Amino acid sequence: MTGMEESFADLAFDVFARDCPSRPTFEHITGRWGSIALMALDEGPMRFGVLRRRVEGVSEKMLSQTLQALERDGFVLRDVVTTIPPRVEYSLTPLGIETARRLRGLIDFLEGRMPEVLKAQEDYDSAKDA
Amino acid sequence: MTGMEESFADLAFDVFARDCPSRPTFEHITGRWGSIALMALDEGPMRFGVLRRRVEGVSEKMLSQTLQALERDGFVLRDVVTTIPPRVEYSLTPLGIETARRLRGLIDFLEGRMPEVLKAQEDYDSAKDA
DNA sequence: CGGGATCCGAGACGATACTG
DNA sequence: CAGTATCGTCTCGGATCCCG
Repeated sequence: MTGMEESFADLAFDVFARDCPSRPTFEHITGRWGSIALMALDEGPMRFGVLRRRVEGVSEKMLSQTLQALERDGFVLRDVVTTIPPRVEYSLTPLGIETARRLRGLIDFLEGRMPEVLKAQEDYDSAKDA
Repeated sequence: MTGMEESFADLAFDVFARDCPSRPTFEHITGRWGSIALMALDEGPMRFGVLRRRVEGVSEKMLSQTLQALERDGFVLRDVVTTIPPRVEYSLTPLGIETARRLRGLIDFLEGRMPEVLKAQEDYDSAKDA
């Protein structure tokens, strides 16, 4: 069954592999701005400017880049109305919605454990000073 | 109840806030090497060299940095045996184990959807060429 | 208003050499 | 073996200007 094993290995993505194609996509949704953009759009469709104000601290350039990556991966829809001034509405695809939900689960879990994390950091730092 | 609301806001971490203290930690566990290191250590305790070979493509420096960050945050334990040559075993804390499990859920989900993502990327790229 | 183009600094990252 | 130190490269990300 060597043939089957090989074809299965082709279909199953190996996170540990240097060139696993899921790595870039994973970085898009967990990255500095990608994750927050997904969280924001999970609240509902939003125009660029509103999204920009919702995601504190992001520059126009980075938000634009982030949204393009998420759109290319199929997580985000971009709806353009070519008026003057232009309107561009962003929303989540079904895939984007489910991804955002799972991401929120991870984030909520982490935030619930943050007191524990902050305590660990204190211990680590004070142990290092000594 | 203004006082209560404010103190609650202090305890509840706001992902959208520029200075949310959970952001750095989130990046440690979802980052390029952090996520893979957690996946690897979820398979069991491991020595530095073994871990390095398991996480394909990581340099000694980056693995060392990554593990230090994860240890400081309380996800990873570092057990040193000062012999010659030295032995250093890394393992997950209970917090690290639960985090790794949830991370694996997200990654498995994403990998299951990768065909969909790859398709979206093709469509996006071919639409752009035209 | 929603970006694209450009420039620049800061930090990530890898390769190599060295130490306990 | 398990790092640390140093260096050079390269990408990320912000600031600014511009255009439809």
